[in-house]
Amino acid sequence: MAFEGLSIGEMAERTGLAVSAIRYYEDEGLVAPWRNAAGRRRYQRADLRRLSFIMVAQRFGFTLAQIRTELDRLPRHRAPTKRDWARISAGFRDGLDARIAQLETLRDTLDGCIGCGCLSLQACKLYNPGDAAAEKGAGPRYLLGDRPATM
Amino acid sequence: MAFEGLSIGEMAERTGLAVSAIRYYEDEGLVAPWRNAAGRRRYQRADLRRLSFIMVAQRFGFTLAQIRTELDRLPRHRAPTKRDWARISAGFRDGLDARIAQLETLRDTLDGCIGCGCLSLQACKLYNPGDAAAEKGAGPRYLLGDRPATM
DNA sequence: GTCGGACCTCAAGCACACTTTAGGTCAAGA
DNA sequence: TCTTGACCTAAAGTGTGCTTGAGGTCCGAC
Repeated sequence: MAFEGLSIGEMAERTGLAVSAIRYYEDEGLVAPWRNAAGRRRYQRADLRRLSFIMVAQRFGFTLAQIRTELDRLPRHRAPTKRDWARISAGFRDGLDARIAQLETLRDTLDGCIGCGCLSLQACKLYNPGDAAAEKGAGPRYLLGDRPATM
Repeated sequence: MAFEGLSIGEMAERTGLAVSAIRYYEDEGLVAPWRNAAGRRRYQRADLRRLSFIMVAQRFGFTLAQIRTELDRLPRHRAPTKRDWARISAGFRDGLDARIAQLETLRDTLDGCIGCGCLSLQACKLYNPGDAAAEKGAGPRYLLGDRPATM
């Protein structure tokens, strides 16, 4: 007997995501359920892992657009294997390492500045990022942490 | 002869901020210029540093609300000294350290998972944050980095 | 047959950090 | 006198990642 697929409600329950969020991910092209005769969404079991991936990737600070890019690299015509996921996770790690390094550089620069209390405009390295946030233009700024522990 | 204060245009030019951003910060209670006879904003020189602080703090991932909290700790009735700024920068550093530590934990957990390629729902530590993003409710999610280098 | 629950769509709302737009004031320079 | 530029206010728009709401379908249980 055939596997009839998981309902959106089951997906929500198993992943902890809200039903609305899962639908939103579909709009954004992150999951692609099929529909049953009644027009209800049906998900493959592999989609559970896709959703999980999204959740984790978000904790790591990636945007949905970036996550979509990663997910698009998964094979379309067969279920992804452990190795597929591992490859993606490794790519992940690189991004994460880069981010940590960036923060550490920032911290070291700050250390150099605490003594002088400068925060002065021309001299201070903190204002001359190099990795110019300026290129970005309008829109929200993606911040560094979820809820900063202390400050 | 008295110091007549800096115009918003001068502030923008010196800090690199947009005029609209500076006005926005005023709405948010981060700077408080006075007005001249014609109703134009006039800024103290010390406000340059306030704005600079905001810019740096944002690079460090703090929200404007958090930055306001820090700025509110500056003395009101005298110009802030080097030491005032240094104290604040140090508080900053603590927050930053916490954030880096958080990311590193996340990375280590990921390392443990890459081998198994698991991303499985019950078992995997990545899904059981502990520091529950779940508490948050609606609203935007603050992400980890500005523009991830690689991924 | 009608009730509840799970699902559907489409549109609007929210938070943050701004920018953009529309419409107006004011002072200096040609 | 007219124009230009810098400034003013208030309101609406932008982008991300959702949620909420309104209004409707579908199916099993009572």
